[in-house]
Amino acid sequence: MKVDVNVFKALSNQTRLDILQWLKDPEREITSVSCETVRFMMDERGGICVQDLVKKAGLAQSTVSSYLSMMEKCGLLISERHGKWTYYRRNESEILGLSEKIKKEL
Amino acid sequence: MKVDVNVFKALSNQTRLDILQWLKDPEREITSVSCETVRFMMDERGGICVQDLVKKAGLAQSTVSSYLSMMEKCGLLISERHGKWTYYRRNESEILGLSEKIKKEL
DNA sequence: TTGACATATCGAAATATAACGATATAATAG
DNA sequence: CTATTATATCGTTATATTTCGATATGTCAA
Repeated sequence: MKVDVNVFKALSNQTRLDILQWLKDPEREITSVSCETVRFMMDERGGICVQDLVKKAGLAQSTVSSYLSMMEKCGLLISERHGKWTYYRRNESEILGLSEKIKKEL
Repeated sequence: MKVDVNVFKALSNQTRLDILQWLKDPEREITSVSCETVRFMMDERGGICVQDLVKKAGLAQSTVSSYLSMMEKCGLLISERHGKWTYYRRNESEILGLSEKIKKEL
């Protein structure tokens, strides 16, 4: 399988790169009530809701939402909706796969 | 060390991604006299001159030249000038390093 | 030194991305 | 059902990238 340019497009923006980092350790990076909620709701998978990422990023809600959707579309993130909230978390296997692809095919 | 967004910017373009692929096996991809020259001159390191990449890419010389310079600046390529020609080749250790960085830090 | 060729750089026009506010959609609480 | 809250989508404007042609720089051969 060829390396997909869209993954690199998603990664070619500092905020989106930051989001990926923040999602690595949500408990450290995000300190809000909804983080508690998510830990309960998503069975320790560590997702973060859009609001929390909006606060952290300091950009408009619409901007962050479309960033997240774009990162999900190219496989970097996984989203799960629970009631009003959409929780986003890293797609670790996809990220590891990217590392492998770069080593083998780039 | 943090992951640098500029490497992803360099990779977020299909032509630049292609160039990286072509440079993987110059003898297969590029069939021109200057390829012979480079093999002799660069001691089997397999660089390709700008002209050959211009032909292959089908874009203006100025476009390809600036792509190459950009990819060199962010560490993906190495250039070496021999007379009139500038030969570009992959910076394999940097590319491997990127793969590692993604696995560990992204 | 001059001419020819390879590459690099510059300036401009077309296209894409970034980012916003407004609005639409979805879900819950009352 | 309605108001409220969370997220997604749309339309717009500012900025960045793409790509070109023209030109500058560097190198070699005559």
